[in-house]
Amino acid sequence: MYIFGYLNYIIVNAFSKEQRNQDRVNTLIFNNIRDFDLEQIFECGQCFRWKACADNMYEGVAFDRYVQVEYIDHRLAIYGADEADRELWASYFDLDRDYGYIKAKISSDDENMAKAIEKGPGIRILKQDPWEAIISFIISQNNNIPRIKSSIEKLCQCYGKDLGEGHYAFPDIDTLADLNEGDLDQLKLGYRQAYIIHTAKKIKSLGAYSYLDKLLGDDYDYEACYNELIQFKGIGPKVANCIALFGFNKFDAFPIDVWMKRVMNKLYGFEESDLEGMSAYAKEHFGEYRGIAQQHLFYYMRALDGEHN
DNA sequence: GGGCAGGTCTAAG
DNA sequence: CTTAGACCTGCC
Repeated sequence: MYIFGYLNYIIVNAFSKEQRNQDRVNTLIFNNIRDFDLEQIFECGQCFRWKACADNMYEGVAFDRYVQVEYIDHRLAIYGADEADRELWASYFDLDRDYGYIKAKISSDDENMAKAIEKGPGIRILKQDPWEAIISFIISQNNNIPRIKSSIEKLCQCYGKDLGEGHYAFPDIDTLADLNEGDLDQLKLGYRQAYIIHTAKKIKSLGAYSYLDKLLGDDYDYEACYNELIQFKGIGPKVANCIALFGFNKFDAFPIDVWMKRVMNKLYGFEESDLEGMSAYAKEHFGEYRGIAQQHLFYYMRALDGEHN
């Protein structure tokens, strides 16, 4: 009677979701994955649409697909993903890159970096949708993470494709480009609304996805990509570097935000105003993988501060 | 109520 | 070319 009801409650809440996914939904498995940690990947500040849903498990939407991901014993499982999307997810999680090698390289002769990596050895740079990265990081400026996340979620709910069960894709370029100032008032984006609409219209006029694909190509290196991005109203140096790194996988981008200023001051003695000095140092010491170095330092500083929000 | 949060824009010096 | 202020909003 009462006890059964209670037990049922426990079981339903603890296992139903997981059970359902493991039993009835397509599952994609990647074995022998090293240098990988979901919490570190999703909480190191590069993305905004993933949340923990169980032990060793996160759920989220990327590329119009809702999935749950689980990582245990070097085995990455993606529940709700089709076999046809194996390459898409391998690319998204950057599984073919040797992070062990990169970590060794950027921390050789650098005790600070070695310590930072020790804190977040499973960090990886996600290969996110460039368009989503552009809008998300415009929203991120002078903002806090809970509000960034809720703003993006609301944007998806209002203008993204309905994926069922309360999940929504990120809205496409045309949808946001066809909006006018004021249409997003409900979302409380503040002055970022104008930036978003301006940028969407401009990207559409430049060729939309084919324009972004062009920047994605190898003939657009970090600097060329950065120079394009920074032309958009609302995209300054920090946001442009984040987009270049997280949306276009230019690993030599080195975004410097308030946390990076603090950590570069604390560990390397730079004045917090000396952005050029920091950038030059990063280029010199961390080379072509300074974007990954940046993630480790950022994560380390946040961890030292004892917060993740 | 003033300050701050993963900055950027704009107008002055 | 470098440097203050203003700026939406929500939370302490």
